[in-house]
Amino acid sequence: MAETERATAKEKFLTFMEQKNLRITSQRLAIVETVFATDQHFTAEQLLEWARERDSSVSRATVYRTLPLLTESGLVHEMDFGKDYKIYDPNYADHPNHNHIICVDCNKIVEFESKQLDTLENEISRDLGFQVESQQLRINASCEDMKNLGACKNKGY
Amino acid sequence: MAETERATAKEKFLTFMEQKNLRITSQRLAIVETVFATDQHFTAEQLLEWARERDSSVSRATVYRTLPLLTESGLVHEMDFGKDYKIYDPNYADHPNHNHIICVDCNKIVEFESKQLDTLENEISRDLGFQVESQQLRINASCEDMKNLGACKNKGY
DNA sequence: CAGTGAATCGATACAGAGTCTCATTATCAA
DNA sequence: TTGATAATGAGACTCTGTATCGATTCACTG
Repeated sequence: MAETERATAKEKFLTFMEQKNLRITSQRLAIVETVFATDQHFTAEQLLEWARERDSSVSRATVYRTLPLLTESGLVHEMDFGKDYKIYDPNYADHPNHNHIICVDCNKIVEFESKQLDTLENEISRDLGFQVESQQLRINASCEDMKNLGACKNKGY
Repeated sequence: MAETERATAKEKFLTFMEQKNLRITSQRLAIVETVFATDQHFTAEQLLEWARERDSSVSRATVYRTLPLLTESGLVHEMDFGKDYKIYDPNYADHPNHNHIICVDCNKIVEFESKQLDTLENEISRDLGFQVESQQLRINASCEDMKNLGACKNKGY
């Protein structure tokens, strides 16, 4: 899938850069192409590794400098799962506001959306005197029972 | 409040230690008493500071070594709010499974529980082929509108 | 085509939370 | 009291992420 979606995401980012009068360098291109060439979640260090396969001149500093641009553009979502490092989600533009189930058996991350959940969160917050700005739900769960059905094949993000 | 509850929490921890054949040292005592002397959330570094007021011999290493025991005992809850450090909640035994609203205006953390939410999370997980082990919902919200009502007085955790 | 200045680069030093090592000390059952 | 060993403090170390710096690239002007 996603050949067109991905291409669009890259174009959107280039437009975003143009609007902010930021330069599109070969390193940034390599990083952005890497990000939208995958559906997987990734860490900054993983992105560095992948981007260097495309362009060995990409440095760690540039990766860390480009990631905030990607999140600011709204195309990539930054998450902190309490594992001492941040995880980035390149599917954010297509599925904003989604939540995550993390498998305690195989570390797979499954995304889901729920209107019911959003509504409930808004209700609770309003009752407590708050207005929701953003939310992050992480469910740690076991897929052990589902292994035979193939729900838990992959490792990583 | 909580004089008795707190005392009970400390006793529960001592029992837990005994069951695991772990020694109750003066440093551990100082740390545990510090933890259950407050209702506030705290970081490891804050706990170190407070514990040293009780017993100046408490070291950073011992704090970091004792915190996992406290969480394992179920009396303290470890949270990661994506701020590069973990926050510990000493009220966990009284309110397991609770969630948090963090005020983007004043950083206050408000806890809440919701049976509806728990049920919904379980349903969603089951539909996706998982069995919930634990969950963590963080809502970032604004209390700006509520400030006049005094809902947003404090700073910190 | 130079020349200029801002944006960007890579390398690397630095910061902060948390872990690990190791020689020394303290606990507790016998 | 004693002895096995769990636990300690100090500090080195790791890891993710940030800041600094001089060099380089690029757009623009003349």
